[in-house]
Amino acid sequence: MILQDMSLNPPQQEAVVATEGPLLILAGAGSGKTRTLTARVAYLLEQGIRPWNILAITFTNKAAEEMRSRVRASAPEGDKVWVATFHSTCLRILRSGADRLGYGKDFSIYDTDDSRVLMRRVIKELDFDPKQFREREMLRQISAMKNKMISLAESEVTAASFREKRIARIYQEYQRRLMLANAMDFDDLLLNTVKLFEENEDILAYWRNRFRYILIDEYQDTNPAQFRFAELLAREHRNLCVVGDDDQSIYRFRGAEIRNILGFEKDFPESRVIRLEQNYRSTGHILGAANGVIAHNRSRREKTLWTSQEPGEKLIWREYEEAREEARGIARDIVKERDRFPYGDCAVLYRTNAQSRVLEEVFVAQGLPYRLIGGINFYERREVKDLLSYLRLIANPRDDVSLRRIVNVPRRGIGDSSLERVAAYSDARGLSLLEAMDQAEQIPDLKRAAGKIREFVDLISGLRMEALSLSVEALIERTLHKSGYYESLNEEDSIEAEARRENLQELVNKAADFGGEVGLEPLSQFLSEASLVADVDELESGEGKVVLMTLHSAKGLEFPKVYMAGMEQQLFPGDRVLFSGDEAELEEERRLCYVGITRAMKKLILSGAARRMVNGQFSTHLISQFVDEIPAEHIIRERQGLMMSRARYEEKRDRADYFSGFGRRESRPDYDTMGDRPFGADNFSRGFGKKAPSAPAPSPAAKEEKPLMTEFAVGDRVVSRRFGAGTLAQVEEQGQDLLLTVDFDKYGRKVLMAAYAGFTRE
DNA sequence: TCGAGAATTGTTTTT
DNA sequence: CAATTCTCGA
Repeated sequence: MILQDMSLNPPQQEAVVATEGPLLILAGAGSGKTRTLTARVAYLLEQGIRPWNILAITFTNKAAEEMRSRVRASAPEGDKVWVATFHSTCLRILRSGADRLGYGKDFSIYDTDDSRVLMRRVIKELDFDPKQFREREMLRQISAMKNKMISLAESEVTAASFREKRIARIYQEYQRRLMLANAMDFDDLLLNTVKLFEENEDILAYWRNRFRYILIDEYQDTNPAQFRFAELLAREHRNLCVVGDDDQSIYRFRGAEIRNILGFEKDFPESRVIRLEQNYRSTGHILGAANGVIAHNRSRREKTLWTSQEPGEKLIWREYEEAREEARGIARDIVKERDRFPYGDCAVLYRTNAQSRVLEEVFVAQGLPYRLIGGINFYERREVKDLLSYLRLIANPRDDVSLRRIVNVPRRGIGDSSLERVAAYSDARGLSLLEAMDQAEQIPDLKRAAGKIREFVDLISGLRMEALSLSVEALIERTLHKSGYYESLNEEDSIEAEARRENLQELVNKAADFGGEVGLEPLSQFLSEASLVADVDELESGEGKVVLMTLHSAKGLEFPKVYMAGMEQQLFPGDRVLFSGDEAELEEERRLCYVGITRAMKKLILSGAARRMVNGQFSTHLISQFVDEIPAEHIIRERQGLMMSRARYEEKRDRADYFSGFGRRESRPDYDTMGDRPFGADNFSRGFGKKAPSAPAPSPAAKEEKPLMTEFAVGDRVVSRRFGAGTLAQVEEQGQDLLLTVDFDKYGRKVLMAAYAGFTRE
């Protein structure tokens, strides 16, 4: 039946039939993992397991969808199996149980942007120095604590330093405000589900009994909260099957712990381990390259992927003088080979989203169809977010962040000062903003704004009443009209406004697809689904377009032809990693490279550029060390001599007189003394300073090829791109950079940061 | 209250 | 060089 149908190899078959007890499937890249998982679910159903007793957790919604449809195809009741991401699974559990944690059923989900707005308020309210307690950094730290399941109480107890105590205070206040707004951030979805289980035996018992067979994909990227979730559910029946590959763990930065997969047998001592090492995706050369690169990592489970496929074509390395040329080279190459590899078969992968820009510009110029993944998500666009904020406020009237966003959009005369008065009133009484606004007449000093506020309250409560008997689609239309949003948007006839109208229309369409169900419940559901959509989820095959995306987004995907662009030292691996000297970080970058290489089925082209604009400045880069780590027999270096390799750079550097032009650097070989170096115009000015390691840092880019500013002194003549020529009036150190006061010939006195101003000598 | 221009800041990767 | 925040005049 299933086993014959799916033509599985022996270890895959084993993985399918080992239904009872904990099971770890170590599935190398392209080893038929999805097929095996699907077969396993189908097999469980065939054995008489009820579909609602199975929980399958995937990494993306797209993967969930794919798995659901495949299971449906091979088992009659397949579509009743619960297949979802961790976040949506938790969400569904929380919708039915959040009241036990003190949340209302219609809680909002805050995305990164909403969280930032909230955090800004928290820091302001606590009156902490926003320079010392930056919102981004605070959110990062709090997120890290949440992922590690460090509770508020714990964070307060363990806080040793003054700073840590303050961070704990921020954590507390942030959480209090979330609660007050009846909102959860992404991390809360996981954390609160675990909390719900731990504090409510009956609820845990219910879900334990419900999910008797649990599968988790991409297990190498789970964090402690996710581990706890799985462990709680599986503790009794032990039917936990996890699938993953330690070599593809790339989400450490968001709390993933590789030890979850490395230590699975310790967590579940009676577990079985099955290895899938035959790769069905890539040709021999691609696989050889991948194996060669990943072999440089020390902390990993030893394994070697093999393939019975032909060696195929060797990888190609191409280097360029400048990033734009690299982009052109890629575009040209795609067009040239379009008969063999149609556009839809190609993907261009890169390390950072910023790199997509040049590629996009070139693709647009050449009329090459592409699909960009990442950057700004559809649901994060301004007008879409505005409308969603209205809807969120209608569904959850306590949602202060959403209220703040739209209270004056379109303009209705409720400005900052009025809002601050309302906020003061609500803070003092523990009310939400909308509740406080409903008492506008009692709020001191509001005067003329009071009437406008009353109108706003009526608008929202009116829409909330209507929502009870409207579908989501109809509610959106009503909201756009009643709020005046449509009107104000229609007044504008710019291209931009047109694009916004189109986006809103698209949102209406999505709501229509969602179904015609009426009331607040489907509304909440629509909103939460919107918050949990990732950009990759929207990727459709068969569009016939080249896909542009980060290496992270590419995880789990495959393409006949792959370009890895920007293979440059300091970009990939990034300079943060290089300067920190942290081996674990470097290994994570290498895994990312491994993920990239193994996306390719037939052809892989790597490229890099000697110079590229980084932060508004040209910086010079060497060839990525990862390129050198690819065994020579698997790669052809087609375009060469335009970039320097690390080896060549070191050789040159060792010649004694090489640095004569580098100012004081020669006399100060220790980078950790460079915090007070006398210059800051090149890209040494970032990443150095306090955290620099005492070990000699890997060599930064060769600098002799560009005009190099060695020192700034008062009286020097300099030229800025923006303001032209001028004379230095004052030089002052600020943090890791220099603050320059310049008297420009044409523009007068300006104060500029050296690293960003892009100075050259006159 | 609001908008425009000035000033200030900043870099991975994402659910 | 952006993108975002701040300041000031109306």
